[in-house]
Amino acid sequence: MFKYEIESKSLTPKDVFECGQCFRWDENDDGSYTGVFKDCVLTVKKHGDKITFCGINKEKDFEKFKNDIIDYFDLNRDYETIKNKLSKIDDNLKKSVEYGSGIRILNQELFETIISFIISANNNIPRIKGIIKRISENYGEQIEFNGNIFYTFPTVEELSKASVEDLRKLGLGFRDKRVYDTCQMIKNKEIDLENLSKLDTKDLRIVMMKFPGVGPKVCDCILLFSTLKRFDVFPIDVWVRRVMNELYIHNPDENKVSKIQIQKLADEKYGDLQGLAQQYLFYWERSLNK
DNA sequence: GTCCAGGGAATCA
DNA sequence: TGATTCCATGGA
Repeated sequence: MFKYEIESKSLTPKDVFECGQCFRWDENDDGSYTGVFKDCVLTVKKHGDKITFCGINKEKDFEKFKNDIIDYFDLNRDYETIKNKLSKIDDNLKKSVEYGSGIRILNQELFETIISFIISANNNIPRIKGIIKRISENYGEQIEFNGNIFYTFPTVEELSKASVEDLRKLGLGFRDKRVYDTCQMIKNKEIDLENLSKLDTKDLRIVMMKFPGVGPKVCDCILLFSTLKRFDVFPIDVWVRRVMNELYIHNPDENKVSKIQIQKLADEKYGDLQGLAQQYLFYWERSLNK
């Protein structure tokens, strides 16, 4: 087992793993979190300003393990400066940043993020987590950690072996065909995921939405939460619409607030940091409704 | 039984 | 273009 320790004021496991960006991390009794990313199993624990990462990877290579953690948690980015900038925009955003002060936007594997957010459509987070867990158990590879078996998220080659019926049995519902077709498109290099990172955000959105099941909202989540790492997008779901209406628009019927109106507000107020603003607001609004 | 969930696609006006 | 409807599933 490897152990890697850092000091950080701007990383709180609970905020990182429960702000809605990821679906593969579960809380332990002591408040730490255990999950799988790439080929690593990891337990993340915070004590004071110290963060301890304990885990293992398939190659049992510590240098790779360490570098994967630095990359996944985006540890070279200065979140204190970002939070200060956002807090100056207005008091509402300042409150949400204070509430979610330990959030970091993860660099998640692109294929896993695409599939995960296609599954997220008209779904709830506990059920999304269950589906992704079953997909990994059936099509991923085993890794043993602390005497327990964990499963990596499958590669394109592994998951594209699943038929629509196979996926339906795992509980995907109407999203089964969308996941199947998307896997085939990626496997056949109809869209080559390797070539996407050089595109600007506008062109990237056009390409990403060619995948079945990827509309504007799912697309923006993929761009924000994956290694594509675009902060100039603003995923609008029911929670974000609700919080934007409560804070700025004040329409008595939030269902009548248009996405165009919300997007315009986000562009004006948050600019190039709108993706981060969205995540602090989403996490904050959900906490108020629990 | 009804409503809702990190929506998208098909259909209709 | 813009608004409605349908889509599986499980928990509240």
